[in-house]
Amino acid sequence: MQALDDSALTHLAAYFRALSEPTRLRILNTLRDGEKNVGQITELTGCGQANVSKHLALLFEAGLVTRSAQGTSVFYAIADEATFELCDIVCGNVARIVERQFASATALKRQLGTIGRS
Amino acid sequence: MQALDDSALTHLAAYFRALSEPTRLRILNTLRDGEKNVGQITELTGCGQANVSKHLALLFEAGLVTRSAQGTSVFYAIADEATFELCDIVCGNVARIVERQFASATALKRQLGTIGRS
DNA sequence: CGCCGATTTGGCAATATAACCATAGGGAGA
DNA sequence: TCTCCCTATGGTTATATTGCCAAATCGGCG
Repeated sequence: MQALDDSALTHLAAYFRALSEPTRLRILNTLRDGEKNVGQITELTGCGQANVSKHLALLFEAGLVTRSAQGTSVFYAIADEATFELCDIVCGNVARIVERQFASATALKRQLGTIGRS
Repeated sequence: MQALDDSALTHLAAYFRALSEPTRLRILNTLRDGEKNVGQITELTGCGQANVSKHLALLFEAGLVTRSAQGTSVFYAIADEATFELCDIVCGNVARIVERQFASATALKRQLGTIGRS
């Protein structure tokens, strides 16, 4: 990553923010195997319909999904397959982080145990 | 990306949330060329010192930076170089999104112009 | 021991966000 | 046209977050 100017940082932050909610990630997850309409997504996620609609609007604004009206339905789809590659990478990062945190927690526990024994 | 369970989604969302603020991205940006203490980061970012400290605490909690106390100073560093690779990829995604949005805005403008002329 | 610089923490006001409810809009078909 | 189904929007409440200020904490040093 080269040094980023303020505009780029703002765009970057907006993109990350769109991905920063479990509900939205769950919605994106339901779109992995192709486009779906709002009703389907609502059912698959178990969230309220209005809620799903709002999250979809947000994802659309962020450019993460595309929308296409077909009759009375609106179908949403992943705009860019790179989104999932991204999640792959982040999953790797998260795994490393959790591992590190677990390791340091273990070390701390051991030290505390030592103190207790001294 | 394989289908993710709820726990993974939560971790993923937390990671993205940590990256979803321009101020935090700016802080991470200052750490690209090596570790720095809070005072240095405060000066480089131009934010309030307490504010920087809180953001650093959040980044540390999220596992994105490491901290090491040296005397009265606390030095922070990027925990994982993959963080920057991630930003690279996202920058690519964002660039495509902005491009698409610009293109559709242009198309819309042209259509509106056509309507105006008809 | 007490001071001093560096960092963290707590309190506060303003803003943003998520989920829920009810309701409005919009196209399809009778 | 009227109705039905799907989707979007407005309103509300509860919660989270940001940035700033002041104060507390922590380590080192005279």
